[in-house]
Amino acid sequence: MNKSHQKRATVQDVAVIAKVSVATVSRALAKPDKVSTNTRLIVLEAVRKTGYTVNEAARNLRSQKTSTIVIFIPDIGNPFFSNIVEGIVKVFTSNNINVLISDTHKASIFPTNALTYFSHNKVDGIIILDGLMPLESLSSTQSSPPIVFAGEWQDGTDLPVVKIDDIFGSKLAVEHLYNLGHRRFGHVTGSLNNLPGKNRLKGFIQALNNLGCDSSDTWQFEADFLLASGRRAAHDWFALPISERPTGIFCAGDEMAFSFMSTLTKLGINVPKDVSVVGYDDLLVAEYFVPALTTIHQPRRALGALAAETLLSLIERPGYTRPKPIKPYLVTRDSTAPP
Amino acid sequence: MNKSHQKRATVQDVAVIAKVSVATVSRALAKPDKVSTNTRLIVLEAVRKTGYTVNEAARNLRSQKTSTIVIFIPDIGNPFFSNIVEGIVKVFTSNNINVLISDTHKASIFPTNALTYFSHNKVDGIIILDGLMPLESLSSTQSSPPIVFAGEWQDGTDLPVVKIDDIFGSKLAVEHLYNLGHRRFGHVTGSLNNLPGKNRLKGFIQALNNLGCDSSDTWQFEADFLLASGRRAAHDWFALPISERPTGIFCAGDEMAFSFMSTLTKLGINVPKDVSVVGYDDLLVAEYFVPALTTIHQPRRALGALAAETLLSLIERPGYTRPKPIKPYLVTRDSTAPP
DNA sequence: ATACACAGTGTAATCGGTTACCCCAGCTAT
DNA sequence: ATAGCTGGGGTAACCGATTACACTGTGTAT
Repeated sequence: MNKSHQKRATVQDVAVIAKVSVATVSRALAKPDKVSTNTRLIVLEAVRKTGYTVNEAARNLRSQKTSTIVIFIPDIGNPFFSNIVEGIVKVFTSNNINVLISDTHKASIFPTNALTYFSHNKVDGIIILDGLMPLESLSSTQSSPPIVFAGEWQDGTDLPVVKIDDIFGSKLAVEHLYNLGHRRFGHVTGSLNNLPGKNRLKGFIQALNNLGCDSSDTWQFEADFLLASGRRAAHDWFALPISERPTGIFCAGDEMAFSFMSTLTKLGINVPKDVSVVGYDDLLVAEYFVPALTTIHQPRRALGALAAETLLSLIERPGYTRPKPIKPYLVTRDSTAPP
Repeated sequence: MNKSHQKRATVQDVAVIAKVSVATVSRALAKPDKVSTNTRLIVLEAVRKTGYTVNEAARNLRSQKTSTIVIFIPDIGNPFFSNIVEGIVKVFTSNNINVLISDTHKASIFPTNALTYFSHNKVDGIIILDGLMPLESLSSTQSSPPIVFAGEWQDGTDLPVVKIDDIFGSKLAVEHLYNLGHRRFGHVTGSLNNLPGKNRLKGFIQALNNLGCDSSDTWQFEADFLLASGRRAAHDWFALPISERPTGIFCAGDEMAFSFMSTLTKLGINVPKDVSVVGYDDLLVAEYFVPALTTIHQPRRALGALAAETLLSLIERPGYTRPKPIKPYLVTRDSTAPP
């Protein structure tokens, strides 16, 4: 007998069954130490009997919070982002907070839609995974819930940023190639209009300088993190005179490393014999690519989790928070070898 | 001057400024044809002046809906699922409905947490991407919002299912191999405790029978969709006497095809010269793998979008809906060749 | 002239928890 | 015996938007 439109039980109903007032029901549930053990048990039994569950809308309205946070994400189909989301979701789920997903890829949602999130009533907090998100929309609002950037961010923002130390990661990549004996280096860049892309390039150059290499003697293949751009970079590399081709290539992203390598393979170039390739991300497939990709591991889930915890603490007590950057590490596989 | 705790404007405030009643404000916003053009303009101007945005909690409480749906997803880090989510999010965003993500991977959220979603107050609808989700939790609830399965599902459920025609897809794969001249076939299965895995196996056998091949003469490498299991299958294949090795392999998932191929490559086997491999999914990397993977394309975003639209129509007017399965198609690349 | 329809607007009830404030019984301190 | 305190629990205001119902004024049909 599944009456699909049976009215849901309310505190009222529970109160009647338990023969107490609604206030007592509410207290028994929310602050058990405020009622006697006896009445609490009676209330709990009445709750069980009625199948009562709280109406979130009513609770939210009264208590002026939402128990919901939103993630702004440029491309949820991208495993890099979705792994971060995974870490975020895990933390909030165990804190009984709902996680909303909002795709910023469709620029259509701006500014109308995003603004309603920033106004202080739809969510208790915001995590932004999109460094390109227009933040001016923010200043136009009087007050907004706490905001945390994760993975990508914007220069000069005061907002808390949870990031991976890209300069350090690039250094690891370059030093690895250097230690293998490489002296001519190349970098397939990420998109240079976001900070991770910029910083990996910066770290690349910085590392070369530290090693006493002439960074002006290196090749930069400008790309944008996407698969197709790695292929283009490969063709550019191939077009160089053999003596000028860099033998140690650092790709700002694993996907570009994949398409870079596969394109070269098709052109008859052998990785790692003819050229060594280091990626950045450590996607799951990296281990199974042909050849298995040497890469910089980014702890994506950890990044998400840290962002979530930062936001959580900001929601509880607003104030200045600046989490430490997370250190990536090198994973050595088969795509790198001495030149 | 950014007073971070300025009180938010309400319909009241707008009403005062516009010198009309709250009812008129509400109507001007929600049903513009119910008020005169003149007053509507006055109200809109007052809204602009006050920066009013609706309080969702209040609206939800009063109108007894939530404008929110939830997606139950086993592993959002998996690109297969996150692409479906992408399609779903797009549809709901343009309908002004929020999308919640709930990770079922952590079994910890059951049954407590999931049940509150099923009770008719937290969300207006549910999309389940996890065929293994315990549905008994459902029957225990008196009433629940509409539910749609997408991609994965359970046998014998009456609930609407949006799926990809796996039997058909497997047939495409096998026929492709057959047409190339292969006569000894192998199948690296998905996990056989969910229906897509089962159906791809079923389709594989069925296709062989249709072609007049003896399906008892084929090899099944039992696996589970994960990268590691493709590697295991490759070792099993390699362990066979050379004359018995199937030359045409159909993998139930791209990731397994990747690890299957890369493991064989390491063992000195050449794909496609020594063995042809067909995948299933058409992940983005498939095109860039070495060799580029011939595979069955699953329209994942379309699947998500269809699921979203099905749910949407179910929310608007409950009733029986059974969307047509989506047809996958073959994408021919470099991992298959005549034996 | 009277009845009736209708468009436009206002008044107030309503959704369901939460919690400030009040009350009461029982106990201690003077 | 009286004042004061405390733990437990009830009453009702409140959060903010929606909407049923009532009302008014204008236009139309009889």
